[in-house]
Amino acid sequence: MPDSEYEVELFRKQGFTRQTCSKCGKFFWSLGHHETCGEAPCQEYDFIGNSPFKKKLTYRAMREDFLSFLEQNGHARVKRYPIVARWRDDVFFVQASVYPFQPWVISGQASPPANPLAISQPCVRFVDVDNVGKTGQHFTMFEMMAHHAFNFPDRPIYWKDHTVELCQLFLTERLGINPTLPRYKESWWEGGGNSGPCLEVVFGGAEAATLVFMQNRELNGHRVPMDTTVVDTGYGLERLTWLSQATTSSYEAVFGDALAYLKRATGAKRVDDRVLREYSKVAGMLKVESLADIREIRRQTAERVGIAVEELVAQVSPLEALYTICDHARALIFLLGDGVVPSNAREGYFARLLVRRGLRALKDLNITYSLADTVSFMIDQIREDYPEFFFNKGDILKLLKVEETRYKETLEKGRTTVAKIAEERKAAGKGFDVETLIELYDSHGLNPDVVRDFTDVPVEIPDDFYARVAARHERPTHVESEKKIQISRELPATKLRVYEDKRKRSFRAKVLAVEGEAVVLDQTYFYPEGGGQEADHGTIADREVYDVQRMGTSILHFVRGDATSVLKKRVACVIDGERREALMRNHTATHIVLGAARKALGNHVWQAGAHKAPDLARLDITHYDALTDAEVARIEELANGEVLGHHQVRAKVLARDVAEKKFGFRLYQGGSVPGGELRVVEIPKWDVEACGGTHVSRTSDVSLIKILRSTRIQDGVVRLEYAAGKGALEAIRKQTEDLRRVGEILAAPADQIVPTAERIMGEWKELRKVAQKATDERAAAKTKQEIETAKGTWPIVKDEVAQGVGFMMSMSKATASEPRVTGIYWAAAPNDVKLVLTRGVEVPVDAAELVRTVAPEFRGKGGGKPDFAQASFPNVDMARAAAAKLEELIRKKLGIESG
RNA sequence: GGGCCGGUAGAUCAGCGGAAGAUCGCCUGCUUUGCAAGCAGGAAGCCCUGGGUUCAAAUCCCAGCCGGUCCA
Repeated sequence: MPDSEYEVELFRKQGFTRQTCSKCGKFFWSLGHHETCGEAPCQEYDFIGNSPFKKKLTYRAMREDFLSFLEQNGHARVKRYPIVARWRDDVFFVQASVYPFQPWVISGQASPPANPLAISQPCVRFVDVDNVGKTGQHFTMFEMMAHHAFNFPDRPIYWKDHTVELCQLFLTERLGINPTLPRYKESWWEGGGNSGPCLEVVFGGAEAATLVFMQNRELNGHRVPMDTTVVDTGYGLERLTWLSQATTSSYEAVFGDALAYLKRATGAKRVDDRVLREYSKVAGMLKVESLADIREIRRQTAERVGIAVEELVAQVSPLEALYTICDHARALIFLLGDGVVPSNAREGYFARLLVRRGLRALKDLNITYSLADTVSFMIDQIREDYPEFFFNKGDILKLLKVEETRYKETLEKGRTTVAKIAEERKAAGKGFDVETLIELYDSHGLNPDVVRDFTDVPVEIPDDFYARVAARHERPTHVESEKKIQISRELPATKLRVYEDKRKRSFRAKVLAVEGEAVVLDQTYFYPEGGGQEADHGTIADREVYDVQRMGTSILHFVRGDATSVLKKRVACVIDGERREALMRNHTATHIVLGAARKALGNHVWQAGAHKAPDLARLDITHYDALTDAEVARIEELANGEVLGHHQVRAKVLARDVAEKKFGFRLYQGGSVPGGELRVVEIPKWDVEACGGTHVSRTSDVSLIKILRSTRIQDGVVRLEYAAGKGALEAIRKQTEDLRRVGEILAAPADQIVPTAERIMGEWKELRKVAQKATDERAAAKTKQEIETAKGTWPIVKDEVAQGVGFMMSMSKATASEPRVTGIYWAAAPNDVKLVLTRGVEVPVDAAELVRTVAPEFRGKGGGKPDFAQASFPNVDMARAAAAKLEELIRKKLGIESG
């Protein structure tokens, strides 16, 4: 890239010079003269205890300063976006301030809420979660302050010159930094399929902001210029607050109040500021990637301060735990508050991770203090900036408590598991090996520290423990190939008119193209499958339409048989009205059920998926537990109340930014919706969603909603299955019919089915037991009698058992309880003849060996234990002969004359 | 979405090719009437479901369902 990419007007005007870092060789611009680029590791932090700013600002004040500065400079202040990126399907969370505008605004399809705009956007990143609390500067959740300008081809706003000017102005005039201090480092930015030059704003040894000029996008591996270029700035609110307060670590600046509260509650000892300051400096210089790196930080810090590493660790560890708790608690407020339900999959897992790490940090402090208390305190603290969390506090705390309980259960289970393994290890004279530790962590959620707490057997934890766990998960992830219709050529566009008249059931249209079974019309009232709603069926020119799919701008109607004969003709099209109406009822029912579930269960309920067929619909919702019967009943009751309410179901198309402003992000229940316009379906005071489906006009048109089933399909997600209208009636009729038949079978009147079923099941169990007992008794009696008949010191009983295999087993049991008796029994089974050879404890023969050698001689097979063996033979004659042979051999062995 | 671990008595789990076990809890009796008491006896199981292998499957293999856990 040419150097001129970076030479902005301000630099020329004010006399900035382009300099080279003597350490890393990178170029930077500054009014002052600097030896290095100013960023770690080329230069150490020099602001701690010595702020480059005139003003010492709190977190809140810094945010307000920034936003109001931009407002005064022609920017509109915009409300933050949720931290869960529901409008995107490529990421779970918002990780930077541009995320809310990708991809729809940047692609030019949707308008930004304002242009240019200023925002302080909460973000969350988990890549550095291990470093949080330890390095003085890493957070999982942070606010990225930014101003963005979207330069549409027909309406440019501003570009590099003004962006840099705003930055320098903010730093010098607002924050009062010496103009010669900031260095603007030349760099290149790439992310999310876009790229462009950028300037990193560095002073005090730290990077405080990045100014990105997004101008390219990736297309088939090539960089092409974008139609809309975007000014994408990022000012770290945490970082700026830290620079301003010049505290020993970023956490002290950001979490001041909460830390004071926690320090009081925990009675944490004061640590020498000098130690913490040096610690942060060293940490800032190093890339932290493993435990070894953390150890290196500690070693270097201890050396600088002149104390032993152990002493340093003892001093710093409790603080690190406090910092971690603050960070995780704050991140959890945003995750849970914005609708993430902790679970073992997807975004929910990150919430679980934070809860568990937070609880572990608390445990390290050895205090009986819950994470929920900390979260509760922080919610109150940020109430003025984030009232939404304050109003949703009950729900947030509930999710947290459920999750805390879960972890306690996991730990309790783990404790017994560890104890068991420890015993084995102890017996073997060994400690826990790495393989076992990995297994315990990966499969049972017990990290090595926890294992160490649970046992006194030595536990050796390697530095690369987590890397080794990761290695276990390294495996080629096979990509599920989506079954897509293969069409060789560009197809003409179809005008979709479903929304213009949802009552239309027959129309005429011209056939523009036929491709195999797919027919493309110039216009259609058929609903193509989408938004979880199945496609309409019907006929086109008397040919059955069995599926309708969207493909780019065209809509493909799949018909049975050959349709080439109607190509280019105007044809009659008819939609199956009954099917369509059933789908409409089920779709509206889905919105009603979602609203009902939210009312019954709480604000954490979001749609996690849905499918609407004509006879049955299902809705997956986020919830922390399986539903009780009472909860399902409550949802059903609320839903039907709304049906009876005879309320309007309104659908209208709005610009994306207008819709978001008016209804909020609850709109995105069905996941990401493409395009700049949204079709919004609203049931006033009940539910609003961006939705492309067909709906009835009033809730009462749904007639009736019957919930048929609820299952927990994964941790944190519950599936509801239900039917509406005729489908509901049909389902109820079927249930009634089944019940009637059960009553008939039980010969019980309708109101006596339950007690009768209970009685009959009880009786059946009883009878089964009595029968077994009777068999045992009769078999025992028979065996006893036969033993008496057999006589001798080593009585041998041989019997062809007519009463079957079960009876034979009972006889065998009775035989085995006589120490000197041997029994040979055989009985017919459905496909063969089974033989058993049993003996009392004193009889010196090996039953298994005998059977193994004898059986094959008579086309049989078998084996067993020394005192019990069994075999099978193809027929009774063979079994009989084998029994005779066995008897003979046993007699010989026991030294008895054959009788 | 993927990997790993698991599903056996009311609870916690053992057994891992040859006739279903332990501990706690429950019931009955005795002994004691001092807080997780002792002794004796007893009840309690579609060993998750469905296929397969085998003479024989709780046990091995495959599929599914359910739970746990780690990673994206």
